[in-house]
Amino acid sequence: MADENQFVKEITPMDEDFSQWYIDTILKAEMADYSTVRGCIVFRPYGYAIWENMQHLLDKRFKETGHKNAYFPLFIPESLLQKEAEHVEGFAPEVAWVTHGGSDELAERLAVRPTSETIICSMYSKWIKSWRDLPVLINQWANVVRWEKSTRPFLRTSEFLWQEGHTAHRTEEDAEEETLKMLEVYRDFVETELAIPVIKGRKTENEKFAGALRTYTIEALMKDGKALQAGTSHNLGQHFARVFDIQFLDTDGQLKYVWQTSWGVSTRLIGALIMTHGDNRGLKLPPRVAPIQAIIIPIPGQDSESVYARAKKLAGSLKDRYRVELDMSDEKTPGWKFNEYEMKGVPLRIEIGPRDVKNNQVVLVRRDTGEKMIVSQDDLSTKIGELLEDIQRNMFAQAKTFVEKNTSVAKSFDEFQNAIESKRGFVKANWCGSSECELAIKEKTMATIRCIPFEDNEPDGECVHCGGKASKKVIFARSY
RNA sequence: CGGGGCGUAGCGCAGUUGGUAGCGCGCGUGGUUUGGGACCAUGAGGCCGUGGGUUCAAGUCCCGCCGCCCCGACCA
Repeated sequence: MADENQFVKEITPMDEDFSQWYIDTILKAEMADYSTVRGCIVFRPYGYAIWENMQHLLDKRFKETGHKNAYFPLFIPESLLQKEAEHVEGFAPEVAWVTHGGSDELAERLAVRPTSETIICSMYSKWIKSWRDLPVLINQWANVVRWEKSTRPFLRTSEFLWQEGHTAHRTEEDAEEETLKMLEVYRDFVETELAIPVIKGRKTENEKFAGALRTYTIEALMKDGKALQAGTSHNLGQHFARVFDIQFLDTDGQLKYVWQTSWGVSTRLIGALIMTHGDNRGLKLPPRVAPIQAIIIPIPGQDSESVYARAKKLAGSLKDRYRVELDMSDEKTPGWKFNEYEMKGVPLRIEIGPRDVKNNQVVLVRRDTGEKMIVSQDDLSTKIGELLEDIQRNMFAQAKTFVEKNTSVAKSFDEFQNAIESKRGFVKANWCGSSECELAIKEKTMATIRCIPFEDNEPDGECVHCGGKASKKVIFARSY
């Protein structure tokens, strides 16, 4: 929009080139930078702080649901990685290998973990002997490496940060319950803290995790109309238990294999945050995870001393309750700072100038709506709390509306192609359940089944592709 | 792995028929400013990605190599 562009420089408008907008925003907001290593980015302090906030909020949820953190090695011996056939096949093309220690060639190559199922399972087989040892509920915060052919900051990089939960259970029901429980933890986290609406559902056979029995997902919709998988939770069944020999003696005296799950979210969520909320001025961060929730900008005027003094006092009084920063730098003008912090997505700006000092007030400006208001310094703290809550709420509501507006229903394949081509977004359609139709649709339209949603999945017509009997109504989209 | 693009100051770029490197921003210093990206003065900053070739002379022409980015296929 024209008036949105008025203040911003050096960020390509979204509708001109969305990819470029995304990159510009990341670099200009100093979230990340390209490194000297191909496909690897540096998380700069501002970007890393968002990840830390996410970690904190998620970790709390993991602990509340009974999980404990641990840490497993970065390296996985080749023989371990190869034990589960489907798993190796899925990951082999993108594994980075360590072949030498110093100048000596290793007897066995070591994979730099692309995911940790195998190394963790090898330990679980040692630790689990009795039904009394179950469930095992472990999470790991780690980096993983996948040698990707094409990369993109936060969304797909050769090395990325994530958490991976790995649990082992006594029964199939327990494992399924855990899988769904963690999916719900993700949904709640992403919607509540990141203000990103998602659709919960199950992945098709084609789209499921290599080695899993069933894969569940939460799918988000970005502003360019492409879907992004925001989190996954897998019921691994007994696939890994059998190849890694994780057995326990049950109450009935029988030796049984455990039922396992794994689940993860990654720094890709930062990308989701950018592309769900951002606009032509740059980032727009939800208050719950914003590194700076409110920025105080003094406007010095004639009597700069009293303005600075008051600004410092305000900052001091707000620091305990909010992530507040005061920008006292003298070499930038207030106008420059306004733009800078808007670009960085700071939810709330607090301006204080000579007029405000005199009237015991401040000027507050919301990043989400641009609304300006004059507030007394006396009840500033309370007011900020209310506003941050309201901004969080409003950002979720706006994103929700966007998803609704960009979700369509296709009754015929013509309608389907047209929707994917012109409107993008989520397209709901009936599906016969065959892999052939799924792949043919992908071939023709580049759209994939994002998930079989938990809600509203009853077919109400024939398969959108083959015209045969539909088994489910599913959600299609082009995706990242 | 296919298609495209780019390597010249920290960043973004210009560099004509080959003649020894320039602009904007940023950065340093001094001053004036400051309610939506201020201004003046004055400075610093270069193995022109890399190796070879042609030439009296190469940022520029030729050949090779390396790197990165973007768009696809594959994947979180």
